[in-house]
Amino acid sequence: MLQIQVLRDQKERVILGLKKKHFQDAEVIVDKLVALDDDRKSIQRNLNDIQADSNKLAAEIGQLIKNGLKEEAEVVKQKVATLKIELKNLEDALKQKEVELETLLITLPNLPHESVPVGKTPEENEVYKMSNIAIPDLGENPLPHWDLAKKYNIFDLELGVKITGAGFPLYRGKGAKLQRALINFFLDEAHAAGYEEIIPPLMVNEDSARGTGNLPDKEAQMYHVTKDDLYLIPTAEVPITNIFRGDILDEKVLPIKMTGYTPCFRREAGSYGAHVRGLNRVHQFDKIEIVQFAHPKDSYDIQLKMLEHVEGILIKLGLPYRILRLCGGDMSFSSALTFDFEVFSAAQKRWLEVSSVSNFESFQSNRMQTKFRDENKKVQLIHTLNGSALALARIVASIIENYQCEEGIKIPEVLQKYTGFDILN
RNA sequence: GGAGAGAUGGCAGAGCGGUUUAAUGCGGCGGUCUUGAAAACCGUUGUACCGAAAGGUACCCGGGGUUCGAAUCCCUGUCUCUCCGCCA
Repeated sequence: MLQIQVLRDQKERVILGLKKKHFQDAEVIVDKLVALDDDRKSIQRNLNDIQADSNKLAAEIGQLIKNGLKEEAEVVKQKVATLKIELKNLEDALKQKEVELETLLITLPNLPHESVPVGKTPEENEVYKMSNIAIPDLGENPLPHWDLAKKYNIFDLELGVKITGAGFPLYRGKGAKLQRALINFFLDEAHAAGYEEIIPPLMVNEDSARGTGNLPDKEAQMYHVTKDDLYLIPTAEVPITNIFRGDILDEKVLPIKMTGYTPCFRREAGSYGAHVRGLNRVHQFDKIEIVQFAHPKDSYDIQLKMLEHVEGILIKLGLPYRILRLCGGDMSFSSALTFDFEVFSAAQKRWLEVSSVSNFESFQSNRMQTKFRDENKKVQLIHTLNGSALALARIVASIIENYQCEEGIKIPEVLQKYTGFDILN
């Protein structure tokens, strides 16, 4: 959520930013918000004054009663009674105004960083970097990963359908082992980069979902356990980022770096077609997430370091990748700057998104009220960042496609100590 | 799931209708003393909002209520602890 003060102080910048994100009627809504805030202030001023009067009179009554002046006290009580009616009205008006303000403010997306390219669709994303890893030559008829899965019994989507439903893959045998190898490899990489490992809850309450912006914006994306009013996490970002919800941190502890492996659950309502085939888009997948809580002055440097971290993993896995800087129209609601990593899945001949590294600046921390005390002892909002390092299902898809050969599927060297085998067949 | 107890400032812990703008201790910060440090002593130490400032208002788990006045009384929700039951 944006801060109302920013709308007041930097109106032009806000409107331009909203437009870059293709937010409709930016001027009108910003004006309306400022007007609502003006109303709020004036009501509050009024309310505070009357409360002050009322408090004084109450103290007076206390004194009068203490001194045995009962009749005089009664007179003052009458005065307070009229104030009380007014107070009640003002309190209601204030609350209503605050709700109105927040309901509208929460609909505003984060402002894009100045480096965000103008554009509306994924085609307008900027290719920030292309890897120099060669796309493998797979010969005549390379198999897509769903066919390889059948051939080598790596995972089974039909069984997933039987047990649960579409989009819940079941990994087996060496496929399951490969999955586990990747999880351990990614966690070890994150640990080596200084991230503390977290095993968070896989369900979160409403406050947490709201804190990271998954509610109300992306409610349809999450599985909701209505009986207990909990949400299955769509990413470890949600529980991990919420660790510091409502806290004021010491500047000295920044940046805080955390990583976590979790399964991720996404409803992906309305998805269909060839591009969601196999592991390309599923309802449950494994992901290792890296999260940082940063001083505002450092957050963009930190984002670049996170990019390097993800890049390093892809290089070790030998997967051809490219990094995109997302345009205003393709970025997520809460992000100020997002880089996507895509790997080339050589049999499908498609780029698959396997990581998204975002800087949210203070957009999440404003909702979560996560702050830090700066060198002048002033309290200010922290910056939050996160990225996938990495998302499993699609990495598996591209590994098995890109490493297929006559004898089976070669295992990238860095993974062999985790899998315990060098070929999957 | 059953029974009981509880939720107060960074922590510990008092307060149970009117100098509480929350005692006291610990911790933090600043200072005195000291070559330096420790100890001792003195001061200071929450957040949000309104206000140019002075200052004001709100917040003692959340929500509602009683009262001129609520941390304190009532209702309700949530959570925690203890005991019992069940259980990986």
